[in-house]
Amino acid sequence: MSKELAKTYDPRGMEDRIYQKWLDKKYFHAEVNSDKKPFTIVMPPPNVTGQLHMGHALDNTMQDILIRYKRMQGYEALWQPGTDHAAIATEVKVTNMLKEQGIDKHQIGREEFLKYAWKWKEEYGSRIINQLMKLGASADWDRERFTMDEGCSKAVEEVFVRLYEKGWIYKGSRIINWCPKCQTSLSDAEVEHQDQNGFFWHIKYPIVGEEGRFVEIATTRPETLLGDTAVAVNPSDERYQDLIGKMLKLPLTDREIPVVADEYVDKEFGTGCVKITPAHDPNDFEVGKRHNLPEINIMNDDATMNELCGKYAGMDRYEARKAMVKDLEELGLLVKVVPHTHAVGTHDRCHTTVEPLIKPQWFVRMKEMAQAALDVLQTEDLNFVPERFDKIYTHWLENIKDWCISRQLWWGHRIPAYYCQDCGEMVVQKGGAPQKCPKCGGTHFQQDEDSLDTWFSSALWPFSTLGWPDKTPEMDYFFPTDVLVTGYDIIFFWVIRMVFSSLEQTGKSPFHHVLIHGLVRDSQGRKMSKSLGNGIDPLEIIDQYGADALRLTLITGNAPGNDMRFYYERVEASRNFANKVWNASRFIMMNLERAQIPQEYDPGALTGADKWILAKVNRLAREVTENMDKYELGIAVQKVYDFIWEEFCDWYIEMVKPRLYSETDTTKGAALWTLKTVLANALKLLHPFMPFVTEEIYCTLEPQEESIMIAAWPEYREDWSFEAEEKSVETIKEAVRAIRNVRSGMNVPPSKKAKVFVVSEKQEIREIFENGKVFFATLGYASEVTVQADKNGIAEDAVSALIHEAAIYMPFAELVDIEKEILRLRGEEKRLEKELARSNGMLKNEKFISRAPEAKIQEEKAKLEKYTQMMEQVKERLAQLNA
RNA sequence: GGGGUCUUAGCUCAGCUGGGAGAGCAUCUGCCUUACAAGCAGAGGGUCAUAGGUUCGAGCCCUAUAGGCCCCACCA
Repeated sequence: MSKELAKTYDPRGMEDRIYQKWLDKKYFHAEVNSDKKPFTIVMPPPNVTGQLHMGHALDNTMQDILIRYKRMQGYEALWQPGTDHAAIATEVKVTNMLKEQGIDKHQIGREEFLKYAWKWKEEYGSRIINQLMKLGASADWDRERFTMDEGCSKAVEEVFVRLYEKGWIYKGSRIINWCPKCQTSLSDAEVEHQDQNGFFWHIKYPIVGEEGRFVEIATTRPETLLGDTAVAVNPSDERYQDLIGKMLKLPLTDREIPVVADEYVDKEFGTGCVKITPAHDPNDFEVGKRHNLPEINIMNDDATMNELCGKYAGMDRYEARKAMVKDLEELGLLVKVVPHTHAVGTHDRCHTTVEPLIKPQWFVRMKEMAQAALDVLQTEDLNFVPERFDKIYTHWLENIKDWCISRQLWWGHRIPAYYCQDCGEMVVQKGGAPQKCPKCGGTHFQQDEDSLDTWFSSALWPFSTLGWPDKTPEMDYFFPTDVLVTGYDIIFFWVIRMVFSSLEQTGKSPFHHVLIHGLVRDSQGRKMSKSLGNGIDPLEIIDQYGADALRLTLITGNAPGNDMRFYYERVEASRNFANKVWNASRFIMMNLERAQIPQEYDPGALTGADKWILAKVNRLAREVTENMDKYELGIAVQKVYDFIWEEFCDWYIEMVKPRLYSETDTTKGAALWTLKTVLANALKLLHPFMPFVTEEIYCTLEPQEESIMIAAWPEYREDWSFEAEEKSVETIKEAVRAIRNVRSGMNVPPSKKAKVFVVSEKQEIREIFENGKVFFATLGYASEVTVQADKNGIAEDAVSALIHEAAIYMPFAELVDIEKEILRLRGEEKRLEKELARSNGMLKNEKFISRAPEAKIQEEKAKLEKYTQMMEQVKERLAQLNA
């Protein structure tokens, strides 16, 4: 570490060097340690395919801030990191990579494909981790996990088998969301509804046996007509009473289908007649079940029409639509086409329109676990920050359907179900295929081809990473975790599933708090996306401005749960702040080098200014701590920022300069001690937010210290509370501002002129101003501040003198805005009157006296006394001011 | 259709339990003052969406209205 700070702040090189030092010193590592209280955050595992984007940067900065804060407070702080195998994302990526090499995944087969996939993971999987390191993330990398590593896979099997044995995992043929492009089933959460412009095709279905009579249906998907097995009307629809039970001729086919009555049909919508296609629509599927209708699948897995479709077989669903509409028109069965927008389900990853299909899939029964997850929110064990996300969580759980967990992918946890090759018996068990079939004794088994939804393993992440299902010291010590930090977009996918999985498997909520943040948008408020090309690469920002500046930008001025916009101007402002801290520190260290400073805190040696800034930094410590504990990171850092720049740099350092430059000033040592002490404290409070620059400065300022990371978080100190000095310096600041205004020839508003009201007991000070031709009314009320000095500096001297002297002789001045003060006091008077009336009333109320608990009565009496006293003070003050 | 959220300075946003209307950027004025021009000292600029209500007092609480955004939802 260099002894001296470089002349200008330059994060380049510095950050990597410091990070390497932290790694070498093992500061990020957390151990089971009975002497300390644990604090645990589990990192949302980024996809192995991922590249660091602004969302990651925000999410991980927030976590890093909390972890660093708690670590400094003396907790054994574990930030458990890892990556997610990201089933579909990775499979698609590897498939495409192979395609580029001319390899088709189906030709090489599952085994071979997985080899490529693992190789890909080994090669690129650590990329995102390295990027997180650039950000300064102090995660315990020694404990890095992967959702498909041995331990996590074991946890997955354990949970699967447990739920299966409980009867909560079942295999069934249901209508599911199918992505024709990715060729896999999807859960409801993976389907996004997008409004699309389409049409309503009104089609006539001839009634059998009644020549010339038709039923007119309206559909948005004419191509599914070939799968129709009924037409439904509402049972109370008078128009169609006589049709119920009759048969219709299904156009373009030679099939006949019945008219059924079902409440599902809305009389008001469309024609009131709905074609029912149980195999290709979730609602129709339900209707079909109720009426025992056959399910006719007319599509292949890639959403082309299958062999049941005659001349349309092989056509894509949209081509078939065109062709069939044309044919219907020629048959005279097409009544009209009406433009219509409707919500269409699309795959959230590839945006292909999903096709509802009936397929055998695996499901998790949700009823009981959802209820447990709802119940836990009523306890203190689970809290959302901000609270409004309670509702989103609750709403989703109340309407949850069984979770489709099987995917037709290779990259993932393969379902531990094995089928006997001889008799077809299914065995679900841990640890691989069974030796012998329990039914027929056969020894040849075939494992289920499907793999699990990637979120199945993510749902176990808070405990699988700590060694579950084994009984590990880590589980005992670090679990449940303290806070989960994530974006609101992932509550359904992940947060809820972690909660119910953990409740079911461990009996505990996986975390006590869920801190929700919003999205990072571009400067125009749009989502950053690859397709728009408006993404800003956090790594480029780090390269240009430093990780500290990026972190500060992401945290400042943003409330939990709210989206934010990202601007380069904001990054620059952050970088400028880092530079400010840098230079203030440089100034302080330059002065420290030239003088002896007292090592100990000697309150007697301190001047008023010293006490003022100490009181300020003391208050700051308390406020920052309070806000950190409320997860108000933006407010916390704003307070540090304001303190350092506006109080410490703009005022205290300026006030103290005359003392530093003087050869004779006896308070110089106190000034140096104060500068150093306040800087050290401010750096500690800033460290969680800007770890690198604070480390660099701190280690130079305190050469005997190893790192700011292991320094103790500043606590509030009673002996650093100097209220009188604080008040006085604030007054001086007002006075100085007024003088500066006058001096610079500014037009000072009358309101401000009238507000300068200085009381001084020190003859010397009065003389300074009078000699400097700055007129101050002492012990009185001045209607204006007059500066008669020429422009060459007498007034400036007076200002310096005022700052300097005032900072020494305390208490000294009081500044009052009379009119506002009077108004305030009158309001206060009224409030007190009301309180007094209330207290008096209660105490005179016999029922209250006889029935209320003694403590309550005492409390009320104390209030009465307090308010009476306050009232006296207010009246006295009002009388003073009015005079 | 249900739910959430927002509307505060030219722009982007803070404003935590009701009492001072704020920050950054932008604009204007004066300064290269030996920590910092990535800076210093100042200034201008807001009926806190609208209309009511509660309160001594409302950006904040209540009701309604208008507009924006988001999420959920099976209307074919």
